[in-house]
Amino acid sequence: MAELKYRSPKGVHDILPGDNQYMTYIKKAVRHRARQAGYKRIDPPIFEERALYERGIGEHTDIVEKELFGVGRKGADEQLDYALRPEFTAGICRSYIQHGMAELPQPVELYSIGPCFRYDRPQKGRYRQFHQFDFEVLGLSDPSIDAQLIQVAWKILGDLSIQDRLRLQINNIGAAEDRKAFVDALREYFAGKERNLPEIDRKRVASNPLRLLDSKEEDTQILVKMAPKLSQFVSKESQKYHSDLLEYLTELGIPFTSNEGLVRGLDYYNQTVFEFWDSSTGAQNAVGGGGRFDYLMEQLGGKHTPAVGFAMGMERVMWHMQEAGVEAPFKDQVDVFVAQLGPEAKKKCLRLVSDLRDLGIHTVGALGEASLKSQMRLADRFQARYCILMGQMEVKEGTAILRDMHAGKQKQIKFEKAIPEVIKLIGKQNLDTYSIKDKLGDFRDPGEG
RNA sequence: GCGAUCGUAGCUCAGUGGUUAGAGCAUCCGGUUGUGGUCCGGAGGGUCGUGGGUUCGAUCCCCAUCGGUCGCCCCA
Repeated sequence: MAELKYRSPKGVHDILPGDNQYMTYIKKAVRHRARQAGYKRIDPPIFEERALYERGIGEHTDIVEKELFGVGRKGADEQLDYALRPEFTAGICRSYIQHGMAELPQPVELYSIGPCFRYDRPQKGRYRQFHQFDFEVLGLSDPSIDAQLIQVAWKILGDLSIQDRLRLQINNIGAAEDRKAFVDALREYFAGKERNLPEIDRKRVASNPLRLLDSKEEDTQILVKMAPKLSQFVSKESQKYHSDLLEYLTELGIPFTSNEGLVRGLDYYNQTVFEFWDSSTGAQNAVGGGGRFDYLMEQLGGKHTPAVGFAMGMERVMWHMQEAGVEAPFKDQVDVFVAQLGPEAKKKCLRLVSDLRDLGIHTVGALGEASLKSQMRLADRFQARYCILMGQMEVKEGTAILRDMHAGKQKQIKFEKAIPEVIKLIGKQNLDTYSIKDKLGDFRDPGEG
């Protein structure tokens, strides 16, 4: 580390091959579940006008106030100020409006996977660049939609074998007016009691009273017990909406904890809010969460469009998988290692390696000048299943040596037989073949690009 | 943004106010003529995070800074 000239910036990390195994596994599960449920992929840009995030997420949220990652410059040819996306929802909604998706059959179901950025002090599970996957159902409001959305998240967690490590926390924060009335009431309630509050919570009375509900301070919790309850402000309709949702979740077999104190930090939520918390500690250590945001579209200049969505942090999901000892499948194993000696052999092997690869055999070759011993050591380190050796003699005789590394046995065969022999050993069904043409031929839906 | 803690080879870590800073693992090369995983031998690799200060002298003491880790805030 000593005299490194460059290193990755604070809070951002290389995703090395080991972790990438998990990341691709997670992405695969996400895409699979998305396809099953009819979600289409959308990739909003990685940066947008700063104002979009400010308006969309809320100007008094932490994300906007201190975590937006600014880019570009306000200047001569660019009048606009940009920021890296801190999450997906604002960008996806902007896209929905911009491309007139209101004209598509509703609801429009979209998902996305990719990096997000927040300028924050890094710590466990919190990085300046991190990855989310995100699902949104735009254009319809119904408790059954919320339940289905949550189910998608739940199924993905199941695919990744971490369902039992997480617990769904769920709440209903009512319509925007209900919430506002409640916030006012909370402020009023705490107005005379500030002196009994710890420093942090005193500030929250002014900035974000809802936060007081899940404060970790004991003094605050005592006061909260006597404070007005959100449920007193939530309309009958909202209560019905919520009880329906809970029924549906039960019907779907998704365990949950009703959490009256659950309030999400982003301004745009109304009605349903939920998060997946660590079930062992029970602490608010969310791997993901979401909720309903029926008024965001119009705030961004679109027409009224009810919507619901969730996002999960891939690094946090990965952390849980690793903690739980879940292994990400490993498909990068080396089938054949090609070792060679002498210029003639090298030439033949060059071609051989290429042919093996085209046939779907994971092949690595040492085409340098290293000794056979070194090459075999390499083969061993790659944990290659088979080894093909070619030297001057084999070239002259038109043969090759095929060695089974596990068994430690080898035999001399005709050069032309090398490839068919290897395929027989590996098994046709295990070949890693992929043809873009074939895949295109399978497409049933010409609408998807 | 606040607080705490750490920073010695690729990794995990020893070590000392004073001549050429160590180990294990890893890497590379060998162990008779063209063969692996064990074993044996050897080699490469660190200006002890960076900058300043104290000192005759600092990797070890002090300050700052950068970075890691963890908590708070907040969230993914």
